[in-house]
This record gives sequence, structure tokens and C-alpha cells, in this order.
Amino acid sequence: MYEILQMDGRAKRGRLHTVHGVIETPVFMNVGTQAAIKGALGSIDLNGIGCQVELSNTYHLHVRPGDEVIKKLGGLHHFMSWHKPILTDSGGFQIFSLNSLRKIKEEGVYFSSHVDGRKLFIGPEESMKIQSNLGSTIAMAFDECPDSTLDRSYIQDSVDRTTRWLIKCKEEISRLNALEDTINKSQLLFGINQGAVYTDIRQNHAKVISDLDLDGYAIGGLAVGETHEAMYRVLDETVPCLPVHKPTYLMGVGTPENILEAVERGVDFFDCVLPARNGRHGNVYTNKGKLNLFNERYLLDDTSIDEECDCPSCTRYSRAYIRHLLKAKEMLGMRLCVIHNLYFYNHLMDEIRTAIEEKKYEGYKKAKIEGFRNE
RNA sequence: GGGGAGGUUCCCGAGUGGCCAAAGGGGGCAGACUGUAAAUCUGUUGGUUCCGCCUUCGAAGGUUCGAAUCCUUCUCUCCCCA
Repeated sequence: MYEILQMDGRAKRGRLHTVHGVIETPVFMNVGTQAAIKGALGSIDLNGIGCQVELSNTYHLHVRPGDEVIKKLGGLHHFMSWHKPILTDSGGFQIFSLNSLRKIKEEGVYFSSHVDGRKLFIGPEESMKIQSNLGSTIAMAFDECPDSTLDRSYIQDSVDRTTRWLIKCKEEISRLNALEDTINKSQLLFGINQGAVYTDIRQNHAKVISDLDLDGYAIGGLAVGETHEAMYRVLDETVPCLPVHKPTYLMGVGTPENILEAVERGVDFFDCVLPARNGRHGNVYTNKGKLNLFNERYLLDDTSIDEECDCPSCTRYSRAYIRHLLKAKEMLGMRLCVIHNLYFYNHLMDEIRTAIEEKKYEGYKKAKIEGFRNE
């Protein structure tokens, strides 16, 4: 059940109740593709960084160790020892990112495993089956995330196919949730809107999938190369075509600024690889902008990454120390950066929720974005 | 004492007459990264008045139109034998 506690313009302060607990929205979901956050973070770290929802990937866990294996071991929650909500992405993004290793057909997608080259097939039913075996809190519909530079007719065909797949996903998850040995019989299903940057395709698709009365709706296929202006325009045009009383999830986005802009446009779920990847690469977020801790200027900098931050890294270590660890290729260096960045993101969401509750969102957002540009 | 191998740009290391300011690593300096095939990738790394000129391949001298590359001497390092 999803309830809206407060609206401030289009920005929503909500609460999604799940079998694994409550999700306060807007929320940032912390990406742990292979049931771990890259940079050596596991469930032992997640509470410390303020994580509400962990996100794992259907394709990757199907390839290794195998969803059947995880099911035998009691499901993903038990496997990774994280008992709060987990969202599993459907494998749709791998159609985009593993572009050279797959072939799309009406019935689904044939992949050559990026691990050992073996042939794999994932269609809507297979994706739902895998996610059911994992027992995640929220399953994502199997969609095609198309390259946004492809021509209009391709995008239209792709979106139509994604709709047909979505109907199959919905039927399949109902069937699976009713089975005796299903790990999470209350697994939720979010549908995914596509359409690249074409207003009419996006809006028509949004309306069609809204009629399916799913548990939530995602907007996919953004932040894949188009300009920020195009992304914000698509949100302006598309979010109003999705049901307000359902969670709205902008997949794979984004920078702190992207998130602030999208919340204002009605989005309340986010996930992004950036804070973890940038952290591993020594780039850390602060309220005054992003720093590259590899830079020589931090050699003798005894201050913490962000003086205003209460994260486990900032309350203990200096920029100079973390820079040394990064330069020395000590795993701790990237781990401290990833911890800081994810804490920064999750804390940003705390502030966003408060700002909406107090109906001060617009001013908050402006000041925040202004701050990011200071350094 | 005798014999052998070798000293290359910050480091390791290729190069044995012109296409060499000198391959490739490493290190240094910077940049990128948006539902993770990413602890990855890219650029740059002698000086300068930068499509040119100057300095550099252990040192000094020589051969040549031209040398990191050939010759002579010196010097240092390593290995083997005594």
C-alpha cells in the first residue's frame, strides 16, 4: 500500500508499505547489482549509510550464482543478510548495456553470458520467475531500454513490444505469487514507461500501462545520453500521465541535481550507480560540489571530505588519509568514499522529505543546487 | 687476477646509423563515469617564443651529411672462474 503524506507542488512525500517494511519516499535505492555494493559494502554497512532499499539485478544473479541456487538458500534477503526492502531490476537495462551480446525477439532476449559466453534466454516470464526465486520486495517488469538515438519507428515498435511483455509479466507474477513454495507471495510489480524523448510515445505508453493498475510505475530509458533539458522535459510531460497515487520511479537517475529536479516533477523512487562508481574512482560529493580526492591539492588536507557530514568516513578520516589510501590502492580508500557518497545520497533524501513535509521544497531545491556549484 | 654482460628520458625496460624527444609498462598530473561486462576508461608526462628551436640515451673524444645506435679511452654495476 502506498500513501501520500504530503504534496508540495508536484513533489510527493509518501510511504510504501511492504512485507519487508516501510519505505519513506522520496527514496534513493542503493545499487548492489550482484547482491553487494561494489566497493566492498554489504548488509553490515547498509544501516550505517541510511539505506532503506537495496537494489539487485535479475540478469547478473541469474548468470551467477543462479536464481535457483539463491532460492534453495532461502531467497535473496537471507542470502545477503538484508531484511529490509529489495528491488530487483528485471534485466531490461542489460538489453541496453550488453548491446553486443544479445538479440531481441518478440518472445524475449537471447543473451550470450558476459561471464562464460553460454546462451541465455530471458523473456517476461523468465524475468518474473527469476525475480520470484530471488524473492525481492519489488520486481521490475521486463522491458527494453532502447538506445535513445535510434529512430522513431524503432522506438515505437520497441515500446509496443515492452507493453506486450508487461502484460505477460503481470499475469506471470500473479501466478507465481499464488504458488505454495514462492518465497515472497506479496511481491510487488512496477511497470516501466519507455519512449525515448518522443512526447506522444511516452504519454500514450504511460496511459496504456496506467490502466494495468500495477503497484508502481517507473520511467526508464532516460539519462542514457540525452541532455538534462530533454530529460526534465520528458518528466514534465510524462509523470502527469502516470497515477499520482502510485510510486513513481525514475530508473538509473542520477546526479544529486537530477534527483532534486525530478522530485520537483513528481518522482519518488531513484537508483543510480554514480555514488558508488564515483566513490570507487575517488570522486566524492559535498554540499559545495564534487571533489576528486586523487588531486594533489588534498595531499596535506587534514579536514574531512565534508565538514557538515556525519557519515562513518567523515567522522573519522581526513581527505589526506583517504587520498593516500586511494593512491596506494588500498581497498579501504574506495570503501570510505563509497560509504560517504551513499550516506550523502541517503541523507539528501532525508532532507528532501523534510522539505516537502514543510512545504519548502522549491526554495530548498534552489539553495541546494546553488550550493553544489560553489566549489 | 682472468673472462663475460651491461649502464636509455622520474623508475623498469625496448630501441643497434636517418621514419627517435626515443615503443611498452609503472609512477606523476588531470578528466570522464547516470536501472554497473567499470577498483574502469581517456588524455597528458624534457625545455621553450610549441608545424620551429634547444637539451637528453654513464663520461670524454672521434668517424659520418647524420649517432642512443659505429670506434677509442675512461668510469660504474652485475655475473662466472681463480
